Amino acid sequence: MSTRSDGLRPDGAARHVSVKDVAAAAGVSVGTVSNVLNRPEKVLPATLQHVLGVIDELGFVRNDAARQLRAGRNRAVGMIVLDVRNPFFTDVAQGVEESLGRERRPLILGNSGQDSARESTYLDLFEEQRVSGLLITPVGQVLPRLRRIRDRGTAVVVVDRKVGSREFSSVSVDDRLGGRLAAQHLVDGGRRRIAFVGGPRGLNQVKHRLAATEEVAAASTGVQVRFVETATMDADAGRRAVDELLALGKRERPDAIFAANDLVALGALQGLTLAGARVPEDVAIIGYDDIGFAASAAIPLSSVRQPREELGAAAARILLDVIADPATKIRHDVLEPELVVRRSTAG
Amino acid sequence: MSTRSDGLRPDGAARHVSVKDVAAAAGVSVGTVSNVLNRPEKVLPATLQHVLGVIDELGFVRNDAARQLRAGRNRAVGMIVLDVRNPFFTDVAQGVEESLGRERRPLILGNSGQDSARESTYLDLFEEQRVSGLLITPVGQVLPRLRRIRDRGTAVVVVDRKVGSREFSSVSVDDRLGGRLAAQHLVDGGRRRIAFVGGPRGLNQVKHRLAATEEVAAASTGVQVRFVETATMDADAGRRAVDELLALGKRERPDAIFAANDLVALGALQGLTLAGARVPEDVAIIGYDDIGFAASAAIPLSSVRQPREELGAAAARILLDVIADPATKIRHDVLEPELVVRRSTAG
DNA sequence: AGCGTGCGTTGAAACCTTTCAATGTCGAGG
DNA sequence: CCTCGACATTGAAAGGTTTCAACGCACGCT
Repeated sequence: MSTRSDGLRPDGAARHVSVKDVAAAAGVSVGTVSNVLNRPEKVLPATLQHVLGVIDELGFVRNDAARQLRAGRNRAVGMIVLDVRNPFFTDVAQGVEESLGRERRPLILGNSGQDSARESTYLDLFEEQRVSGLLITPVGQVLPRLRRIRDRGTAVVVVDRKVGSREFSSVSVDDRLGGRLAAQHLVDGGRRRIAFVGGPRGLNQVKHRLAATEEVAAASTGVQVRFVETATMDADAGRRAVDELLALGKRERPDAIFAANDLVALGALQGLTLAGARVPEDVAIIGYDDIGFAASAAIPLSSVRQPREELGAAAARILLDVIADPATKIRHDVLEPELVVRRSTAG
Repeated sequence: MSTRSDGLRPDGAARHVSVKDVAAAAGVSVGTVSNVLNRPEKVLPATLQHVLGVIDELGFVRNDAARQLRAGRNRAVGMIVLDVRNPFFTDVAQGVEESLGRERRPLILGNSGQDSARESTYLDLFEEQRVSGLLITPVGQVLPRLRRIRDRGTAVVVVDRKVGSREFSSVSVDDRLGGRLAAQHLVDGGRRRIAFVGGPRGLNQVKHRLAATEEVAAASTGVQVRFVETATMDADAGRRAVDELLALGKRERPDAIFAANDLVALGALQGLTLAGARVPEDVAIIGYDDIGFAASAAIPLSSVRQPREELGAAAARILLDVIADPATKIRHDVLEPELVVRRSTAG
């Protein structure tokens, strides 16, 4: 045996075993080795065993780059999320990953962090990688980019938004319904002065949930809605919004807070507790998303559950359809949110 | 012009522009196009401008697969984390990503979810991708795999562990010190019956933090430590542990809980609040990691901060060193944790 | 005029896998 | 005995980039 199986050459430098090496060592052609790898049923069982043995012995590992080059496409799918640190997105990504895994497609995750420069860098990367599909929650003005990418044959699905809905399929959750569920729940619990906390105003999510809240209020008697706009949607924003609300006169002060997401709600909860207000007795709080931390807050948080993993799974499903047949009709899956009642809105 | 710039062929199928196409359109050789892309200073300014113009016009995008094939290596780095849903890990990944980004190296993130089969799948993927480096927080028995990967010339750094420390560099945080800080803080606050909640026992992290707690107790008078072992380290485990503790007789019941991580601490906090115990008056709670949600818990959680992003940055730094020179000496960076006091241990 | 130098550009080779038309072999049926 | 078909295997071509030795040209120096 002239080849060493420890993967090292005498000089210590790395070496790579190719199909050619395997073929030579096994005494077959490269075509047969490739068949062993990709269409084992076409190979005589004896040959198959022998070649597999040699592969194992030499420690052969397929070179994915060569494979992709030949195939013209990367099997992987790229996904660009707004914020890996928000559990909402990691849960969605989890759903995507599971669906793709079943088809043996890796997921390459990129985090834009709401920064359109980073978003653009990831788009470059994914284009150069020739990924088969792209899932994106857009930040910047990427429509032209997305068109170009799609025109080159890459499947594109928009997640948690409906940007360019005439051109791209999307998956989202019904924000009006979610808003109605939350608002109605507060009203049914006897709350009359509702503060809607979140922003920025421009976000469709915020717009729709707020509109639904106002509809519910209009359909009831004596219910007021106050909108407290914030620049971001994190815990800090919630804390600051509460300070603002507590500064109000007693009769204007809300008896319920509807936060645009759970991070904001958690911040609000903390602000209220610190200020000595009782939740839910003095102020009820309901969040949105139902991330894991909502249930484990010290006062468990009522919320509107978005089917996060299903959202990811649905996105993956459409994407796979489009990859299989680029002529697939444009489709918009809209999932239903669900009210989750916990202590923060009791009584 | 015979080439269409919309990226579509008459039949609607995707087309890809190669360096060859660019060279032909620009009237230069492929070598020159490559120089424009990789060593622009070697190219006559006039030629450079002209070729760049053509690239833009044709919408040429480098094919990364071919590039990798030629280079024998993928510039990307692979990282396998235990749990993307634990903010601790996303923060570490964030640190890694930022450091790598400066060197224009993409990060491919894999989530083992503490499952050694999935861990193994990702190792396969990364090997086939010929990633230049691998960052891993190991789950299963992967040492032989890691050795093989390293012997093939891939840099390997172990994160948040010290597995196979003779063979692989690592980055971790000083768990004994962290344990001491937390325990001493509780003792200084007058607490005498400390419950350490976490597990499984086999984890080095747990072992070291517990041992440190016991040392602190031994050095004080009248301090007892009780170990409540859990199978996992999530909020649910914290809730269950509290049920167990509350079932104890009044004199045995702890007046402080030291949770092995913040998820457990948040669960414990919730359990106590629901059962009507006051935090921190009746029971103090301190967590570990200082994830963002610790500060925004309704009763802000004291914790031991792990420098998460620095941990990632340090790991990336070592990895880049090893990639640059595989003969780099094995190194173990140990970072220092820091006590963060909040309301949950006040008084 | 002749020679050498330096610079910009060229073009073929190499990287590794997959595909597919062609080749070879064996057995059954006429 | 010959033919045909079925089946297993072969080997060359293709895919796009980078590298590098070689080439050609202009300019300066002798």
